[in-house]
Amino acid sequence: MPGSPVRGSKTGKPIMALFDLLGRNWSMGVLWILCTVGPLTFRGLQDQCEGISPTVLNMRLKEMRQADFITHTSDGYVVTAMGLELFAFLEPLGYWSLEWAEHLEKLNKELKEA
Amino acid sequence: MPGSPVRGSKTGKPIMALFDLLGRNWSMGVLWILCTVGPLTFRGLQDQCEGISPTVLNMRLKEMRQADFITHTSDGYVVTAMGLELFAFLEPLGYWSLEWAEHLEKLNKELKEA
DNA sequence: TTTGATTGCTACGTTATCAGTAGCAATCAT
DNA sequence: ATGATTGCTACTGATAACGTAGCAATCAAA
Repeated sequence: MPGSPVRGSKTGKPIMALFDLLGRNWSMGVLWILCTVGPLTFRGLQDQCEGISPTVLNMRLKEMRQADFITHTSDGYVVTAMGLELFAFLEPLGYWSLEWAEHLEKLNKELKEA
Repeated sequence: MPGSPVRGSKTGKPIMALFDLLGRNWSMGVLWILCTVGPLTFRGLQDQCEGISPTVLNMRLKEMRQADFITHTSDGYVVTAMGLELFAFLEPLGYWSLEWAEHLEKLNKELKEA
């Protein structure tokens, strides 16, 4: 959490706290799925995150609830207003990642030819 | 790398490959520091990332060089054009994380009072 | 020319995190 | 009562990260 020392950064700078939180396995994936697929139950999330262990999913959910990115309603797990704001920054990465993948492919092809 | 299965996602979707890469300890932190501070040597990066182990730093550097986000020049480690493009998406999070931190503080205060 | 400083790492033992499977208590609809 | 669903917890490996030590290469003075 921001303000207090986090894994990786003892300064407690919010941006590093955010990176620490998002920089954990499945953090951004869970947020992405909840935003693109919609409200999901615990098991629904498990299915979408192919291969995630319930232990880790539960940890990520707890952390992201503390961060007020998601919450638990009768519909299942849902993103909060804050979570949506965050997603707005990540969402453009969806398209950009395609360009990045193409760029890498081109790079690797050139490397083979050389 | 996109196209091939990654930790956490067997589909090989670029966005999940990207999240997998960024969702490792210090990935985004290193990119952030290189973009905000400037070119840095290995040891310079170590100092900025207080407490990072050289083992992990070296792994992240290797991964991000393969992803063509950073490269190694005579000035030290530098972000590439691709890395800068990625940073452009992350950069606004710097200010937003401050608002998020405030929001959380307010939430916790309310929780105490209740 | 050896001394010292800097740079880019690797090795290694310990600790933390994650994966993968099993299963349990609570709720709800048959 | 039975079965299905939901939200987990427990447990056992495997993987990743931490933290310290140190080494080979480069450069710059003494």
